[in-house]
Amino acid sequence: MAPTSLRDTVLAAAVDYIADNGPDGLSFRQVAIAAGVSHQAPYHHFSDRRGIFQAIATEGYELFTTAMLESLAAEPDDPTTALLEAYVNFALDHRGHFRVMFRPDLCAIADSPELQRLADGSFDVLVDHVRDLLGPKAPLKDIRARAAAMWSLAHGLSTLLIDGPLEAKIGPVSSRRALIRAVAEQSGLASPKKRR
Amino acid sequence: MAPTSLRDTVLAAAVDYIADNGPDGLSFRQVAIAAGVSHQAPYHHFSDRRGIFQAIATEGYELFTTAMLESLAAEPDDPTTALLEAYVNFALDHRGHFRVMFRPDLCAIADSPELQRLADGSFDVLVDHVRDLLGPKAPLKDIRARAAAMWSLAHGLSTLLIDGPLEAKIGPVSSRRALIRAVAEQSGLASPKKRR
DNA sequence: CGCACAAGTTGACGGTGTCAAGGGTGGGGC
DNA sequence: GCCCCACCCTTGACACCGTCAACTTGTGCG
Repeated sequence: MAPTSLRDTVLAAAVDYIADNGPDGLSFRQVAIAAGVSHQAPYHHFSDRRGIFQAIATEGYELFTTAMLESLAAEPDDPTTALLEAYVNFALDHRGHFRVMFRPDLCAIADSPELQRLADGSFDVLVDHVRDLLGPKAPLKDIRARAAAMWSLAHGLSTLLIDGPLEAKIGPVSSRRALIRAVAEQSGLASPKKRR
Repeated sequence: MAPTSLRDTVLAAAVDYIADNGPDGLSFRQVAIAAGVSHQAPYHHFSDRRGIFQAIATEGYELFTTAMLESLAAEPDDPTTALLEAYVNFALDHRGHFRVMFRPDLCAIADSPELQRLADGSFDVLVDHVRDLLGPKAPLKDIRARAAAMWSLAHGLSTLLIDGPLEAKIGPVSSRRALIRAVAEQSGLASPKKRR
């Protein structure tokens, strides 16, 4: 048996369950007995049910930030599309985390300064990119609107792909990458640097 | 007391609760006793907990479709922005319904042909608009990508405004209408017809 | 050794969704 | 007039859930 702690075991099992079934049917007790311990054992590692979700969200925001930063570094030619792709890829590849991160009723971000800081850090990657893109002289109003637009597009595409009926209505998507790039192009948000 | 049926009373109370607290803490029994009946009375009107959510989603998709159609009729000059605005306005003004409509784990759209038909009808309004916009000769691939982009933008903006940290990060929004129009403009999706 | 402390167990409580059975009431057929 | 049935609702029970409290066990340290 791997020397993972009970805390890690419980966390991983919860993330897997959420990725498959959503966060709402998650049973504290079932996770515990699936890990081979009594129904109260996890209480020694998480204050309560919300504590598990906060831990998942914390892990998620860390992964999220590094994924976006790496995408920017890997593809400096078209950073907007790179960010969009990183956002959607993260959501699809880590749905267990993603489904919790944007559910304030579950993880109560505002109640945990640490978690709040991590979440802010993630979104700052996006906002900073927009600031870079529009230049320092752009009016604040435009920066805000552009950031909101980029963020909405990425978040909407992610949630519609995970839970929503997008694929059913739009038709089968042969390649995730192709869909993301086509969407970025159809919206006017892709950075124009690339097409010289 | 109004002569509303128990079914309507329960439904309205559930929608109100969800608008304030989200759908997950909703208690079948509390709704029942709040309506002054026994904890089993609602079972005569809804097969089970899922049945309530399906009824809410049904009501929601009906309202949603008419709201989008009305917006198109009211503002034919810039139909893309009109649709976007109708989408976001519906989400914010009917969060009780909206929060359920896009949660397949709650309402199990695929299990109810009636509900599936209504949901398809809503999204067809959007797809039809894109088809009109790009013209009949546009390649299917472009139509799909444009529809996905519009839908993602509207859906993402809605969910980020309802549950998400958008307002906290972007700053206070003085006017919902102004935000929506600025976002539509910053993305390249607004129809260019308007600016003559 | 004694002891504090962390990790885990067992038991209980109230609340929840759901199944099963029963009650009561109004209207239509004989 | 009476009976029966369909409908709406109630009561009672069950298993499961999150959580509080108390108990047991193992371990490191003075």
